[in-house]
Amino acid sequence: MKMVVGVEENEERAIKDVAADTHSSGFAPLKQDSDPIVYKLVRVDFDGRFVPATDDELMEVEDLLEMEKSEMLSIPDVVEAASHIPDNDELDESFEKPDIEKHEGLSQIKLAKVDQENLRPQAEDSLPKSTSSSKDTHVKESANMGEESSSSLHDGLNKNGSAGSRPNFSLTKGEIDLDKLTIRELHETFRATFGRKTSVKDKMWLKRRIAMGLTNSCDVSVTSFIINNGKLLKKKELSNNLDCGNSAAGEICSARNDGPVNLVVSNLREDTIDDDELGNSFTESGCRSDDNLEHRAAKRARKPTKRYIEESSDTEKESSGKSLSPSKRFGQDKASLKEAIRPAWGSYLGDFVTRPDSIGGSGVQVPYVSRVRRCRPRKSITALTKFNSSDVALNRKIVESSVAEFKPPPDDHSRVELLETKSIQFGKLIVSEEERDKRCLTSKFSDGISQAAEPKSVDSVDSTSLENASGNNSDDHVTTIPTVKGGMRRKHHRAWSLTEVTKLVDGVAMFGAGRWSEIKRLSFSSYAHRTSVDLKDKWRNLLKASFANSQAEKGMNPRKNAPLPIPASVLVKVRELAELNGQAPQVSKGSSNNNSGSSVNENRSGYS
DNA sequence: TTTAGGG
DNA sequence: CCCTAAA
Repeated sequence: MKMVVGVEENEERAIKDVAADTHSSGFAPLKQDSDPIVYKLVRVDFDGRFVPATDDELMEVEDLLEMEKSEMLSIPDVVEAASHIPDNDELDESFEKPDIEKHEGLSQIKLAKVDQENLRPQAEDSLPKSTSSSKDTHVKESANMGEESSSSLHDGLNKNGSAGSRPNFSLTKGEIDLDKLTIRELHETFRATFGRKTSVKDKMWLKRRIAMGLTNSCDVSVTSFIINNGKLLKKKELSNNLDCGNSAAGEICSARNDGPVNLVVSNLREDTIDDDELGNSFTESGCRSDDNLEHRAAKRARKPTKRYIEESSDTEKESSGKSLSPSKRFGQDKASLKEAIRPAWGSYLGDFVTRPDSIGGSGVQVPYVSRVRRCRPRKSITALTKFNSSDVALNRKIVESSVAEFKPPPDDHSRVELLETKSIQFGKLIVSEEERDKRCLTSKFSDGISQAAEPKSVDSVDSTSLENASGNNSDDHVTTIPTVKGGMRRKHHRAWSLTEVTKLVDGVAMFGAGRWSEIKRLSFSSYAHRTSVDLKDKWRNLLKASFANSQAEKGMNPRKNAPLPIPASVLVKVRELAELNGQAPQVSKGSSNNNSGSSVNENRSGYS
């Protein structure tokens, strides 16, 4: 942008010169004007912030100057004003220069300044009205202000400047000169500048207006077009500006013109601009505020969100790649991300409550009002949003995950259960598959049992088949319960599928109990969740179950308690392994063994 | 970091 | 499942 600006400036200057030559070579003031034009930088608003003038502005200025010139011919006052304007420009320039500090532009500007200074006497000569002293004073002030503003606003300016956007207002035309003008003169000037009359009688306003007229004009010009008196340069900028400019800018401009309100608007604008980091790219003056806001939001939105890798990975894997990889999603552009997220949240809120219900079909609504602020869900949310309508199955999954994620923090034990139920329902297909797997497994096991000799081989087979199955279906429902309070402990309950159990057993058989990390790595590499600790815990449970089962087997109906009945074969295996590892509970003598033995002879026998 | 155990 | 101590 900067470079461009610089170029533009150069061009403008050239143009100016040309224009000056063409139009009124005779006017010393014009000359100055032309030079000043170079200084595109214009102070924008009251805030004192300066924005680099855009080419358009420059063009406009030139146009104005030309117009003024033409008018001036007829109206001396106007001419004076015009001449003065350049002075102001100079001032502005001085301000801006430091901020902008553009390569070429800067040097040029400096030169121009020098020239102007040299010229000043001439100008003075031609225009006795303006006193050099007053000018200088103003200049100094402005300069000082400019410096201050520049220091504080430097960043913003640069941004803006780089953007080259239209915010530029060119010059505050010489307040000095304007000060001297009468209201009538001001009106004239105003008319000359804006091409329309003004009923405003506030001298200050008029002066300001005129000073900033360029800005307005810019807006206007931008809006409609730039009046190039044969100057094309603007076009580029215009195009940029035009984006929003046409409607918004125009309106704004008109509003401004009407009254003091403008000032406010301008101020707002500046603020926005300053705030906007993105301002560079978007320099549109008119729409800027909106655009900027959006941009800003985008930027802010983009903050990296933490998500639980565990879940995401799990979900992903489980979904068998259907769901997007979390990283991928996050990787999206900020803007896109923002968009996605935002809508997602919005929808999320709305859907959130209803969704689970509908899905669950339970009709029970969980007042999740207190949605967990937990970040975790985002991913799912995104996914949800994204896929929302697309894939039914996918949706199901997503919903599931989302539900899990969203679980409300504190209370809801019931809720959790509910969720689980829901998830289960959702996952019915999965469950069914799982069941199938189980059956298969069971059958195999039974076969194996009948074979009795080598559980291991059986296991491997089973595990393989299961694995495949599991791979596709994966898992079951994942219920996540975040307990926000105090600790955000989230209970992540994932029922162990038979497949997993089998794998675990197999793993233990292979690596031995206690090598959880190994088992985790080798056998559960595909399961993101299920940490080594989980494996350990599960094994413990299995162990317990197996022996307990054997003991109670007689009296208790195994099926009764266990939601997920573990095949006897598995239990046997577990017991066997336990024995091998010396983990077998030695509690009650061998009685337990006996029982188990009855069910599984060989294993038992070995054990006993 | 993993393991083992308690809650 | 979670948490934590111990290695």
